This record gives sequence, structure tokens and C-alpha cells, in this order.
Amino acid sequence: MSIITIKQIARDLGLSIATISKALRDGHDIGEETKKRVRAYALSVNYTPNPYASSLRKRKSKTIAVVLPEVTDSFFSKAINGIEVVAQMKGYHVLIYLSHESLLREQSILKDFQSGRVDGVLMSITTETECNSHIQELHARGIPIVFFDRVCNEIDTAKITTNDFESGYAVTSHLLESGCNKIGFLTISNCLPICMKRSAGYKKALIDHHMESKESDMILCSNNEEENYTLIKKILSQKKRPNGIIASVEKLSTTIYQVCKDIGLQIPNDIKVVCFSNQSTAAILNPSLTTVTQPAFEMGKTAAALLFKALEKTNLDLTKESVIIPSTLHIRESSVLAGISKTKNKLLQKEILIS
Amino acid sequence: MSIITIKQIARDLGLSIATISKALRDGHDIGEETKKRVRAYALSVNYTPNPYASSLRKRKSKTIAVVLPEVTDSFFSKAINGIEVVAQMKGYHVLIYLSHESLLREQSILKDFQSGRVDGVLMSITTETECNSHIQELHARGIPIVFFDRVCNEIDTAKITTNDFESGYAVTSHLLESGCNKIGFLTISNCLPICMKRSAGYKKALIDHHMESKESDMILCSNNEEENYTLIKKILSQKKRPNGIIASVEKLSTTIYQVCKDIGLQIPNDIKVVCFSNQSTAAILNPSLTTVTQPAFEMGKTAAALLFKALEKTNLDLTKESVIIPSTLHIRESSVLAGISKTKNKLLQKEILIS
DNA sequence: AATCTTTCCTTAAACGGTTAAGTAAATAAA
DNA sequence: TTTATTTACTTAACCGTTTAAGGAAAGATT
Repeated sequence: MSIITIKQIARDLGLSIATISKALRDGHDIGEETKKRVRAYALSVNYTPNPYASSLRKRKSKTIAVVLPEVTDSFFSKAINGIEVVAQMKGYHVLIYLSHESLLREQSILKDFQSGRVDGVLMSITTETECNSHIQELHARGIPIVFFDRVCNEIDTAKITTNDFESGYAVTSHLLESGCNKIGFLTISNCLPICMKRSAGYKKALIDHHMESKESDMILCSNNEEENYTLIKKILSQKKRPNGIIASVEKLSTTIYQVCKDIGLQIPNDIKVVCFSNQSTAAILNPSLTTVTQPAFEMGKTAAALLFKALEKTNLDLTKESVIIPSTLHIRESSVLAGISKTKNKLLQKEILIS
Repeated sequence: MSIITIKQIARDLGLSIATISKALRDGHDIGEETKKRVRAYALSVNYTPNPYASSLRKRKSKTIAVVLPEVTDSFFSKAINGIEVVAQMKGYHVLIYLSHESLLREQSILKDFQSGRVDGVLMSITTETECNSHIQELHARGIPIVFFDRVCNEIDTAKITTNDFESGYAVTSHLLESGCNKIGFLTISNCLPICMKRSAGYKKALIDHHMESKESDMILCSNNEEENYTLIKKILSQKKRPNGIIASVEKLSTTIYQVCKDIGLQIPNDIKVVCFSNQSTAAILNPSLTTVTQPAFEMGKTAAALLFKALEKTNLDLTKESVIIPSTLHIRESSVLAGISKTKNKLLQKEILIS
């Protein structure tokens, strides 16, 4: 069976191509009888319109792009889920692109979008994205862009984030109140707004608690797991090592636990650990890990919903549509005052919506 | 600046549309001088060909679809990574669709592909996919399909799997050798080949070790976390509860640990636990979790590479191209003989390639 | 009876590329 | 010199839709 087109249906039913097209799209100037006949026939021959012909003509692709640094951690997995749910509901298609934390790839990915391949873009930038002319250029072409999580401040459009500053503040305060007096802050970038906000919250909390905020306590990690292991091991092996540590990205938690195991540091007695993470296993780690959980699914959903809103009404000003969805602090054993971790275990499963 | 097309370039350079098209694609019957001029100009005006016009004419979309049940666990995240890496290298685009374990959605997703939206499909079927006419129909249209992980046996095409039978066998043997004599096997489907193979390996191992394989030890879990919690709790609270448990899907590990914690079962002393999982946190769980790790990234990569091979040479017979990539058994504390777990900890980090 | 509407359908021109077929000029072969 | 070949381009059809514009027939209005 060859591919069935509108032209074929027209021939078969003795009607014109235009009539078929309009009948299928419920055009106003087609008789009810004809509509029924056409639709019934189209169904019977299993007609599926060619999306590319339609996209070409309408200059709309019904497709969005999602550009992510990676999809290894659970944040982006969940975000994709949220995006996909909304897209499927709206009848949109989702192209996925990974920049693998490389600015070069991000640039070439966005360059391709100039072609009109997608109607809109959802993105989270790489750690390398300091120069943003490629994004600016796409934006200038009028393609709606919604950032989520890792936003680019220089582009004037909607940004879906969580309350990173407050989260950094909350988690630091929590560690201070749990008795830490030297807290290391692990980050992966000095430029990403998300990292800057979290560390700003951290610094503010230190100041508010009359503590000194030392630059040497800010530790810049890389994308290389072994390097990170070595670095963290070095930090935690110092005489004046931190007794509290904040990992601002998920993947570092495994490394920290591994280092502590290997050099014999007891969590939380010797060192307290908290992590920005969406891992479902946090609760069953040894010891269970205190986390700041981002609303990943919600953020993806919100970002997608907003993008579609922008695609549907062209006059929407995305600039004014940014959303901040609060994170949750899950206090568990890894950050708890010495002594009570085992006994008061149950009580410690505190869940606090950060505000 | 309006959108720049081949037509515009032709006008600007005083050449015909055909010349521009052929010059840009390095056609053989265009003069070197002209090619240079055209390419230089195209670059200078930042020309990007309209992919939909090209797709329409060439009847090729340079796009593949990835259809997954979900993207919550690390298996599919890593698989996507593998797929995307190959696709990006080959200049293909990746549409992602989630069936959310619903046959209905899977059907409607595949139905859309009849339109020629994608050149090929990579898929992992839902737990509900027993009827497969929708896949058959797509396959009959000549769209290459490569299954990975959750394959559909009835469709005669390439399947990228891991050695599920051997993995089930290996992990069961391991538990038996660690002293278990009643092993529960948690599964999510009685139909999915992947589940059947793993459980077949489990049963074979029991028989080879002269043990009885009881149907009551096969536990069918659902997609609902709370239901699973209740079910597993019930099983583990019985008087004649298992002293070994195999979770054939990743997400169940958290539930099992939670149940054990809640009803006071000590892993591995009271019960030994192993899980088919790619979680990076397995090593730092409490206790560290013995896992069968699937080569997720590799599987994604291989599946994608194979699909592109099929797309490039039309005469390739996908039927003969299935690949089995072995899993790895990581033996950790959760499945270890009583007593030695803490002391011989280091030695226990055994990693065995299953063959 | 003549004109105006309305209804329902058709014609044909897009959309932006690709490509088979044709052609004019320059070069080579007879 | 005539004919064949090569080179470098153009013309025009085509991919499958959408849609503005037009038109014939029937019914309504004057």
C-alpha cells in the first residue's frame, strides 16, 4: 500500500484537494455531508497528514526543542517528564538535544534552530555558557525561549527557577544550627546564576550568623568525577577541614560519601553533609542524606506550559512571566546533631518548604 | 531581517535557484568559482536551509523517534544519552515520546509516525504492550524499528538487549551461595520478555541448585509506589518470609529498603537484597546494594548506531542484527554472608561481567 | 424578472527546497 | 569544418499541504 495523501483522497472521492483539506480541518465552507464523507474515508484508509508539508506551508512545526546540559541526574529526567506531559497534551512534539556541558555544541544546536525547525525552545544552559550571543541571536529571530533551572540572565525572557538563594540560605542555616562552624560549599560554576544564587544564600547565612565567609571554603568542582574525588579528598583531609559540606549539585553526593568512607570520616559526627538533589535514594543512603529537593517535574511542566502559552498568543510578553517554585529541605541523618541521629531517627525526617 | 531562503540568495547573486541548491550541496555540475561565491554568500547572510522543505521533497526527515515508557530511572536516562551522542554525530534529530506505561499512548504515538515524521524508531515497550498490531503496522510500512531493553518478540527486527537470562541466573546463584533458601522475585510484568528472561534465569538457577521454584515467590508489582510498598511489606512480614529478594527493576530498591527499615529487618542479616539497577548511589546505600548493572549507555548507543546503519543502507536486514551486551554483577554488602559484611567490606566490592 | 446572498466547491498560488531534463557555450574529436 | 563531448548553468516539475480568490447553483430580496 502506497502512502496516502490528500491528493489521493481527492481523486478517490471525486473532489478537489482543497475540499479535502478543508473538510478534514473542519473548514467553514464545506457541507456537512461532504465533511462526513471525507472524514469517514480518510479514517478508513488510515490517512495521516504529512507534518512536513503542513509545517512548510503554515510556517509552524508544532515542535519544541529541549536543550539540556545532560540527562544523567534525576533533576533533568524529571524535568523532561514534566515537559513531555504538557507537550503531549498540547499535541506538540519534543526534540531533545544535549549540550554535554559544551558551549560549542550548545551554539551549533541553537544555530540549527534558525531554520525554523522548532517553534520554541526550552533550555538550561551549560556551565561554559558565559558568552550568549548564540542565544541572543535566536531570541532576536523571535523564537520564544523559556529558561529553566540554569537560566541565562542576559536574555530577556521567562525563567523558571526554584528559590536558589533561599535554599542556599536555609541549608546553610540548618548546618550552622546543627553545630557546624566551618562549611565547605561545592559548586560547579562561578558564573551560572543558579550556582551564584545558592552560594549567595550560603554567604548571607554565614554573615547573619556572624560567621566569616572565606573564599577558600568555596570549592569549584569540574565535570570529571575523578578530579572531583581527588579535590574533595584533599579538602577533607586537611587539618582544618570543614565539619559541614554543601554539595550544590546532585552527582557530588556520591563522591562525598565515597571520600568519607575512604578516609574514615563519619557522617554526621565528623562532618555533616547536605546536597541539592532529587535522588529518590537519598532517604536510604548510609546515613540518609539531607537534601534540598527541587521541584523538577513542576519546573519542567511550568516551563513547557508557559512556552505553549507564548506560542498560542503571540502578544504574550514572556519577560513578565518568570516563575519561582520553592524547593523543599528534607532534613535527614547526614546533617543531624551528633548523638541523636540513630535514636531520634524517625523524628528527623523533617520536610520543610523553603520560603 | 527577514528569513533568508535559497530564492533570496539566487536573486542576490543573479543565479538560478537550482544553482544555489546544488552549489550548497556540492553538486557535481557547478563550477568551483560559483560554488565558492555561493557558499561564501550563504555564510555571510547566515543561511540555514529549511528542514521541512527539504524533508518534504526528499522524503527523509533526518529525525528519529525514541519511544520510552518513562525516563525516571537511570537506565533510560543513560540510554537517551547514548542515543543522543550517536544521533548528534550522524546529524540526526531526536524526538522523544513517553508512553507512561500506557498502551493507548504508545499506540497513538506510533500512529503518528505513519505520517513520515521520522525515518526510524528506537523503542522500549510498555508493560501493557501485549497486543502489538500498532508496532506491526508501522513496521509493515517499512519504517526501521530497533528495540532496546524492553523488546517486542513478535516483531521481526533488531533487538538490543542485555543478557537478562544469565543475569537472573547469576544473581540468583549468588544469593543461594550467600545462604538464602527462599528467594522472592519482584517483577513488573509477566509478559515483557525482559522480565520473563530474568525470571527464567532465576528459576533455572533454583532448579540447578536443587531448589523448588514456587509461583508464590514471584511477586508482580505495579506502577504505583504505594501499592508496591504495601505489597512488599505484606510479603516481608509473613512468618515464612523470604530471606533473599531480587528486584528486577530499579525503582523497587528504595521501596524494599524502606520496608525493611520500617519493619525492622536487617539487610543482609535478616534478608539479602539485590537489584537490577544503574543507580550510581548503590555503592553508598545503607547497606551498599548489590546490583546487576545494565550497560545502559552502551545499549542506547548500539541501538542508535544500528538504526542509522539501517537508514544508510536500505538493504540491511535488521532481523539479523540483534545484539546482546552483557550486564555486570556488582556484589556489595546487601547480599553478603552474615558477619563478614562490615569487616571484609573492601573485598566485597566485586565486579563480575556476566557471561 | 433582475439582483443580491449564501452555500459549497474548485482553481491556483504559495511554502522552500531538490532534481530530472534541457540548453548554450566552449572544447575536443572526426 | 562539422560533429561530438564536456562544462556550467537554467527551466520547470515536484514533494503534500494550506488558503486566498473565484465561480456556479440555489435561494432570498427587491
